[in-house]
Amino acid sequence: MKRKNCCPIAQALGVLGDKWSLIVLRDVIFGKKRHFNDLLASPEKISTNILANRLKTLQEESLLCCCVDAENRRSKIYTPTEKAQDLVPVLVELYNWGEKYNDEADKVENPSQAGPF
Amino acid sequence: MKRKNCCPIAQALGVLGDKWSLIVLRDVIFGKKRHFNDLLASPEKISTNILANRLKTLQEESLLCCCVDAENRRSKIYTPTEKAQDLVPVLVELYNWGEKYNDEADKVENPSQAGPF
DNA sequence: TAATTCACTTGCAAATTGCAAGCTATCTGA
DNA sequence: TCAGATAGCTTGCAATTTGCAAGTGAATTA
Repeated sequence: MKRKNCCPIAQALGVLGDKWSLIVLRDVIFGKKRHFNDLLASPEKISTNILANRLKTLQEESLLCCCVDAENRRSKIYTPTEKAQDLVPVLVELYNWGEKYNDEADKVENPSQAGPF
Repeated sequence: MKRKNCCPIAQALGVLGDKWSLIVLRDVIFGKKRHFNDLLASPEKISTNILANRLKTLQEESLLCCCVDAENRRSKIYTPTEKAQDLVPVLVELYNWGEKYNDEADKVENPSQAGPF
Protein backbone atom coordinates (compact mmCIF):
# COMPACT_ATOMS: atom_id res chain seq x y z
CA MET A 1 0.00 0.00 0.00
CA LYS A 2 2.31 2.72 -1.22
CA ARG A 3 1.22 6.23 -0.40
CA LYS A 4 2.50 9.08 -2.49
CA ASN A 5 2.25 12.85 -2.18
CA CYS A 6 1.33 12.69 1.47
CA CYS A 7 3.05 13.19 4.78
CA PRO A 8 6.32 11.35 5.49
CA ILE A 9 4.69 9.31 8.27
CA ALA A 10 2.10 7.97 5.84
CA GLN A 11 4.78 7.31 3.25
CA ALA A 12 6.88 5.40 5.78
CA LEU A 13 3.85 3.38 6.82
CA GLY A 14 3.10 2.66 3.18
CA VAL A 15 6.31 0.61 3.19
CA LEU A 16 6.44 -0.57 6.81
CA GLY A 17 2.80 -0.56 7.94
CA ASP A 18 2.01 -4.24 7.93
CA LYS A 19 2.34 -7.08 10.38
CA TRP A 20 5.71 -8.43 9.33
CA SER A 21 8.06 -5.97 7.61
CA LEU A 22 9.46 -4.44 10.80
CA ILE A 23 9.76 -7.87 12.44
CA VAL A 24 11.90 -9.10 9.54
CA LEU A 25 13.97 -5.90 9.62
CA ARG A 26 14.41 -6.23 13.40
CA ASP A 27 15.86 -9.72 12.89
CA VAL A 28 18.13 -8.67 10.04
CA ILE A 29 19.33 -5.49 11.77
CA PHE A 30 19.54 -6.45 15.46
CA GLY A 31 19.44 -10.24 15.27
CA LYS A 32 21.96 -10.27 12.42
CA LYS A 33 19.96 -13.02 10.79
CA ARG A 34 20.97 -13.51 7.18
CA HIS A 35 19.22 -16.63 5.90
CA PHE A 36 15.63 -17.58 5.12
CA ASN A 37 15.59 -20.31 7.75
CA ASP A 38 17.05 -18.03 10.42
CA LEU A 39 14.22 -15.58 9.83
CA LEU A 40 11.65 -18.38 9.85
CA ALA A 41 12.85 -19.48 13.28
CA SER A 42 11.83 -16.24 15.06
CA PRO A 43 9.38 -16.65 17.94
CA GLU A 44 6.67 -14.73 16.06
CA LYS A 45 6.33 -17.67 13.62
CA ILE A 46 6.07 -16.04 10.23
CA SER A 47 5.01 -18.50 7.56
CA THR A 48 7.13 -19.34 4.55
CA ASN A 49 4.99 -17.68 1.88
CA ILE A 50 4.69 -14.45 3.86
CA LEU A 51 8.42 -14.38 4.55
CA ALA A 52 9.24 -14.96 0.88
CA ASN A 53 6.85 -12.15 -0.06
CA ARG A 54 8.27 -9.74 2.55
CA LEU A 55 11.85 -10.47 1.44
CA LYS A 56 10.80 -9.69 -2.13
CA THR A 57 9.04 -6.40 -1.31
CA LEU A 58 11.81 -5.29 1.06
CA GLN A 59 14.27 -5.79 -1.78
CA GLU A 60 12.00 -3.82 -4.12
CA GLU A 61 12.00 -1.01 -1.54
CA SER A 62 15.80 -1.12 -1.32
CA LEU A 63 15.72 -2.14 2.32
CA LEU A 64 17.41 -5.49 1.82
CA CYS A 65 19.88 -6.78 -0.68
CA CYS A 66 20.35 -10.42 -1.51
CA CYS A 67 23.33 -12.39 -2.75
CA VAL A 68 24.20 -16.03 -3.14
CA ASP A 69 26.41 -17.51 -0.45
CA ALA A 70 29.72 -18.18 -2.19
CA GLU A 71 30.42 -21.20 0.01
CA ASN A 72 27.00 -22.80 -0.31
CA ARG A 73 25.34 -21.91 -3.54
CA ARG A 74 21.83 -23.00 -2.56
CA SER A 75 21.92 -20.51 0.32
CA LYS A 76 21.10 -16.80 -0.02
CA ILE A 77 22.34 -14.00 2.20
CA TYR A 78 20.05 -11.09 2.96
CA THR A 79 21.69 -7.94 4.28
CA PRO A 80 20.18 -4.62 5.36
CA THR A 81 20.92 -1.53 3.28
CA GLU A 82 21.77 1.86 4.74
CA LYS A 83 18.11 2.77 4.25
CA ALA A 84 17.24 -0.14 6.53
CA GLN A 85 19.96 0.72 9.06
CA ASP A 86 18.40 4.17 9.27
CA LEU A 87 15.32 2.52 10.77
CA VAL A 88 17.28 1.78 13.95
CA PRO A 89 15.87 4.90 15.72
CA VAL A 90 12.32 3.85 14.77
CA LEU A 91 12.91 0.34 16.11
CA VAL A 92 14.52 1.68 19.29
CA GLU A 93 11.57 3.96 20.00
CA LEU A 94 9.14 1.12 19.31
CA TYR A 95 11.19 -1.03 21.71
CA ASN A 96 11.06 1.62 24.42
CA TRP A 97 7.34 2.10 24.04
CA GLY A 98 6.63 -1.62 23.91
CA GLU A 99 8.72 -2.19 26.99
CA LYS A 100 7.01 0.62 28.90
CA TYR A 101 3.45 -0.33 28.07
CA ASN A 102 3.15 -3.84 26.68
CA ASP A 103 5.50 -5.88 28.77
CA GLU A 104 3.76 -5.83 32.14
CA ALA A 105 3.67 -9.61 32.67
CA ASP A 106 7.34 -10.12 31.86
CA LYS A 107 8.40 -7.18 33.99
CA VAL A 108 6.54 -8.39 37.06
CA GLU A 109 7.59 -12.01 36.61
CA ASN A 110 11.18 -11.42 35.75
CA PRO A 111 12.35 -7.81 35.96
CA SER A 112 16.07 -8.47 35.75
CA GLN A 113 16.63 -10.64 32.68
CA ALA A 114 14.64 -8.91 29.96
CA GLY A 115 16.26 -9.61 26.61
CA PRO A 116 15.59 -7.84 23.33
CA PHE A 117 13.82 -10.77 21.59
CA MET B 1 -2.84 -9.49 16.31
CA LYS B 2 -1.69 -9.20 19.88
CA ARG B 3 1.67 -10.75 20.61
CA LYS B 4 2.49 -11.78 24.15
CA ASN B 5 5.66 -12.99 25.80
CA CYS B 6 7.85 -11.74 23.03
CA CYS B 7 10.13 -8.79 22.40
CA PRO B 8 8.83 -5.26 23.02
CA ILE B 9 9.09 -4.41 19.32
CA ALA B 10 6.77 -7.29 18.42
CA GLN B 11 4.42 -6.35 21.24
CA ALA B 12 4.28 -2.75 20.04
CA LEU B 13 3.62 -3.94 16.50
CA GLY B 14 0.89 -6.23 17.78
CA VAL B 15 -1.00 -3.05 18.67
CA LEU B 16 0.29 -0.65 16.00
CA GLY B 17 1.32 -2.92 13.14
CA ASP B 18 -1.49 -2.34 10.70
CA LYS B 19 -2.24 0.12 7.95
CA TRP B 20 -4.26 2.66 9.91
CA SER B 21 -3.62 2.79 13.67
CA LEU B 22 -0.59 5.08 13.47
CA ILE B 23 -2.29 7.29 10.87
CA VAL B 24 -5.22 7.83 13.23
CA LEU B 25 -2.87 8.48 16.14
CA ARG B 26 -0.85 10.93 14.03
CA ASP B 27 -4.03 12.93 13.35
CA VAL B 28 -5.16 12.86 16.97
CA ILE B 29 -1.72 13.69 18.39
CA PHE B 30 -0.23 16.11 15.84
CA GLY B 31 -3.30 17.18 13.89
CA LYS B 32 -5.30 17.63 17.07
CA LYS B 33 -8.28 16.09 15.36
CA ARG B 34 -10.97 15.13 17.83
CA HIS B 35 -14.04 14.10 15.84
CA PHE B 36 -14.93 11.17 13.61
CA ASN B 37 -15.45 13.40 10.58
CA ASP B 38 -12.15 15.24 11.12
CA LEU B 39 -10.35 11.91 11.04
CA LEU B 40 -12.31 10.81 7.97
CA ALA B 41 -11.15 13.91 6.11
CA SER B 42 -7.44 13.00 6.16
CA PRO B 43 -5.77 12.75 2.75
CA GLU B 44 -5.18 9.01 3.19
CA LYS B 45 -8.95 8.38 2.88
CA ILE B 46 -9.73 5.86 5.57
CA SER B 47 -13.20 4.41 5.17
CA THR B 48 -15.89 4.75 7.81
CA ASN B 49 -16.02 1.12 8.92
CA ILE B 50 -12.25 0.88 9.30
CA LEU B 51 -12.10 4.16 11.22
CA ALA B 52 -14.89 3.06 13.56
CA ASN B 53 -13.05 -0.22 14.13
CA ARG B 54 -9.69 1.49 14.76
CA LEU B 55 -11.27 3.95 17.22
CA LYS B 56 -12.75 0.98 19.06
CA THR B 57 -9.52 -1.01 19.26
CA LEU B 58 -7.45 2.05 20.17
CA GLN B 59 -9.81 2.65 23.08
CA GLU B 60 -9.50 -1.01 24.08
CA GLU B 61 -5.71 -0.55 24.06
CA SER B 62 -6.03 2.58 26.21
CA LEU B 63 -4.57 4.77 23.50
CA LEU B 64 -7.66 6.92 23.05
CA CYS B 65 -10.45 7.94 25.32
CA CYS B 66 -13.85 9.04 24.17
CA CYS B 67 -16.43 11.34 25.68
CA VAL B 68 -19.59 13.02 24.51
CA ASP B 69 -19.29 16.65 23.53
CA ALA B 70 -21.23 18.53 26.22
CA GLU B 71 -22.30 21.24 23.79
CA ASN B 72 -23.39 18.93 21.00
CA ARG B 73 -24.55 15.61 22.30
CA ARG B 74 -24.48 13.81 18.98
CA SER B 75 -20.75 14.53 18.71
CA LYS B 76 -17.98 12.49 20.37
CA ILE B 77 -14.55 13.73 21.34
CA TYR B 78 -11.60 11.39 21.01
CA THR B 79 -8.47 12.36 22.93
CA PRO B 80 -5.06 10.67 23.12
CA THR B 81 -3.99 9.16 26.44
CA GLU B 82 -0.52 9.50 27.91
CA LYS B 83 0.22 6.07 26.42
CA ALA B 84 -0.56 7.55 23.01
CA GLN B 85 1.41 10.74 23.67
CA ASP B 86 4.40 8.52 24.44
CA LEU B 87 4.30 7.43 20.78
CA VAL B 88 5.50 10.89 19.73
CA PRO B 89 9.14 9.73 19.49
CA VAL B 90 8.08 6.78 17.31
CA LEU B 91 6.10 9.08 15.01
CA VAL B 92 8.94 11.59 14.87
CA GLU B 93 11.44 8.92 13.85
CA LEU B 94 9.03 7.57 11.25
CA TYR B 95 8.62 11.13 9.96
CA ASN B 96 12.38 11.63 9.71
CA TRP B 97 12.88 8.34 7.91
CA GLY B 98 9.96 8.93 5.58
CA GLU B 99 11.22 12.39 4.76
CA LYS B 100 14.74 11.15 4.09
CA TYR B 101 13.81 8.23 1.88
CA ASN B 102 10.25 8.40 0.63
CA ASP B 103 9.73 12.00 -0.21
CA GLU B 104 12.03 12.42 -3.20
CA ALA B 105 9.44 13.85 -5.60
CA ASP B 106 8.18 16.45 -3.14
CA LYS B 107 11.69 17.46 -2.15
CA VAL B 108 12.85 18.00 -5.72
CA GLU B 109 9.65 19.74 -6.79
CA ASN B 110 9.26 21.96 -3.76
CA PRO B 111 12.08 21.79 -1.24
CA SER B 112 11.10 24.84 0.82
CA GLN B 113 7.47 24.34 1.80
CA ALA B 114 7.30 20.78 3.12
CA GLY B 115 4.50 20.52 5.71
CA PRO B 116 3.86 17.67 8.12
CA PHE B 117 0.66 16.34 6.45
C1' DT C 1 23.38 -42.18 -5.16
C1' DA C 2 20.00 -41.69 -1.67
C1' DA C 3 18.68 -38.70 1.83
C1' DT C 4 18.74 -34.09 3.49
C1' DT C 5 18.71 -29.16 3.35
C1' DC C 6 17.56 -24.55 1.60
C1' DA C 7 14.67 -21.43 -0.34
C1' DC C 8 11.00 -21.13 -1.89
C1' DT C 9 5.88 -22.13 -4.46
C1' DT C 10 1.12 -23.67 -4.57
C1' DG C 11 -3.57 -24.35 -3.08
C1' DC C 12 -6.92 -23.11 -0.26
C1' DA C 13 -9.21 -21.23 4.02
C1' DA C 14 -9.57 -17.39 7.21
C1' DA C 15 -9.04 -12.72 8.41
C1' DT C 16 -8.65 -7.94 7.17
C1' DT C 17 -9.55 -4.08 4.26
C1' DG C 18 -12.26 -1.24 1.03
C1' DC C 19 -16.49 0.62 -1.06
C1' DA C 20 -21.16 2.00 -1.06
C1' DA C 21 -25.35 2.37 1.01
C1' DG C 22 -28.23 2.77 4.95
C1' DC C 23 -29.46 3.84 9.82
C1' DT C 24 -30.36 6.38 14.28
C1' DA C 25 -30.04 10.11 17.29
C1' DT C 26 -29.37 14.89 17.52
C1' DC C 27 -29.63 19.44 15.87
C1' DT C 28 -30.87 23.47 12.91
C1' DG C 29 -33.66 26.59 10.14
C1' DA C 30 -38.17 28.04 8.43
C1' DT D 1 -43.24 21.92 14.62
C1' DC D 2 -41.21 19.53 11.46
C1' DA D 3 -38.39 18.80 7.25
C1' DG D 4 -33.83 18.61 6.24
C1' DA D 5 -29.02 18.30 7.60
C1' DT D 6 -25.34 16.34 10.36
C1' DA D 7 -22.45 13.14 13.32
C1' DG D 8 -21.23 8.77 14.06
C1' DC D 9 -21.66 4.95 13.07
C1' DT D 10 -23.48 -0.26 10.94
C1' DT D 11 -24.28 -3.55 7.22
C1' DG D 12 -23.45 -6.17 3.06
C1' DC D 13 -20.40 -7.69 0.01
C1' DA D 14 -16.12 -7.80 -2.96
C1' DA D 15 -11.16 -7.58 -3.01
C1' DT D 16 -6.89 -8.05 -0.85
C1' DT D 17 -3.84 -9.95 2.62
C1' DT D 18 -2.57 -13.41 5.84
C1' DG D 19 -2.08 -18.16 7.56
C1' DC D 20 -1.48 -23.16 7.22
C1' DA D 21 0.03 -27.31 5.13
C1' DA D 22 1.97 -29.68 1.62
C1' DG D 23 4.97 -29.91 -2.24
C1' DT D 24 9.00 -28.58 -5.53
C1' DG D 25 13.72 -28.30 -7.41
C1' DA D 26 18.44 -27.39 -7.05
C1' DA D 27 22.51 -28.01 -4.13
C1' DT D 28 24.78 -30.54 -0.67
C1' DT D 29 26.00 -34.19 2.45
C1' DA D 30 26.45 -39.07 4.00
